[in-house]
Amino acid sequence: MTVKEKSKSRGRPRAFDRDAALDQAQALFHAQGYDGVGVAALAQAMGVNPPSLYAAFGSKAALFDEVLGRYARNGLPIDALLAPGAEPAAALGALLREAARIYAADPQTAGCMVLEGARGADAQAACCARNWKAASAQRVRDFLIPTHADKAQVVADYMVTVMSGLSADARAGTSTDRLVAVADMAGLAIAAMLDEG
Amino acid sequence: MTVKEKSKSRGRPRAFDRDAALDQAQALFHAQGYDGVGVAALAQAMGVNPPSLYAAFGSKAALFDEVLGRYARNGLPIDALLAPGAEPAAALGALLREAARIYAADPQTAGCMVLEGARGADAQAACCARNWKAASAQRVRDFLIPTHADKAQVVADYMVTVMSGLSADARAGTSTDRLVAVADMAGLAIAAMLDEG
DNA sequence: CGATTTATATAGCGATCATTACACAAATAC
DNA sequence: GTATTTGTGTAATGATCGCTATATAAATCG
Repeated sequence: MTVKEKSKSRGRPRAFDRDAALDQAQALFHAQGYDGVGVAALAQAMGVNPPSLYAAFGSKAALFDEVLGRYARNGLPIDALLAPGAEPAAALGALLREAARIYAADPQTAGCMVLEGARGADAQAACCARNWKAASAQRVRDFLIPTHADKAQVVADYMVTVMSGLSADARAGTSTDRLVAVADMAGLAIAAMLDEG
Repeated sequence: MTVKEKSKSRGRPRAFDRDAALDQAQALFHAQGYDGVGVAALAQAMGVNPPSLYAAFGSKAALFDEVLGRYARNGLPIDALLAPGAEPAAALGALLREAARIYAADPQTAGCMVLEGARGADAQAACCARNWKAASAQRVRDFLIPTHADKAQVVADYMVTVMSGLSADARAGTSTDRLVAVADMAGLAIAAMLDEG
């Protein structure tokens, strides 16, 4: 298995660090949203001219999708919190609480990039984001199937709904404290639905 | 008091129905969002040329703000459901349920125009929408002050959060049934917070 | 050394954005 | 009547949108 076939690159080598450029793009997309940032601003922040951007990433939408992939992988520790065997209500409540903290932690990167991207005006970008959103919802469902199969759907829907609302609030500037209080209150419904019901 | 000082209009009379034009603008804004619709499309749908649009409404943002006012007044029956003296948990639960139904009723006008407008890329439009959003949150707080003053803030925040999430789901195409199920589950947290707590 | 391949920079593509000069039309005021 | 006021239609403003044609620079291959 080739770890990285960099040695066999033929033409002129790339003059910028692809990962670092993605970091800059992610910061800009997260701060201003897909619709709020243009290719010119992206290219400048990435230290690259538009043609190199297109050569390396294909299009603005493709760049966004790649950024979303990184973000979905490193953004929220969903898998850690939703480990098989964890107490469902407690784990989901902790996930909401953690989401609230992360969404409001840095005003420059408020909210969830996936959930915000899923409601943009651009159809292509919104479609990409909704795929990542659906994948996360699926993880919640899978986590619940063993213990609460009949309620996995509605609880997963509820999780996504609350997190989407928390993301919107965070972007509007709601403080961490208020956001966490809402997340904890939202946890009451999970407990009521799973423990009792 | 002058009901309408139309008789004293001096220059050339307006050739279009201002209210009907606002209806068309509202439909377009609701369907595609502030960022998703341009002035050219608005003017065409309103049956008006851009100069007349600007003469009558000032700017795209001002038109949006006026549309939001109409929508906030006629969109959700908040005041009817949150009448003073109503049982708080039941009334707020009913409001969530009603919101879910309305948000998903018509695919052409999915979600809440105020809550969606509050997260657009345009700063001016988002500011207008957030004012209307804050006004609705205030109404929920005022409704709760008499009976649950200490929890009015977090419950009002929670209501806005859930409704914002429901709106996002509705725009993503979630069915009425699933949306109402989520709203009902969200109601469990309200009951837990207000009745017990 | 070419020949080939890939990346870069400059510069500009057509399209669309919100907005507006400008000239003309239609009403009231005197 | 003329003057004034206001709305309408045509056409275009500069700016920005995502994207790319073209030429050149930097690497490997033979």
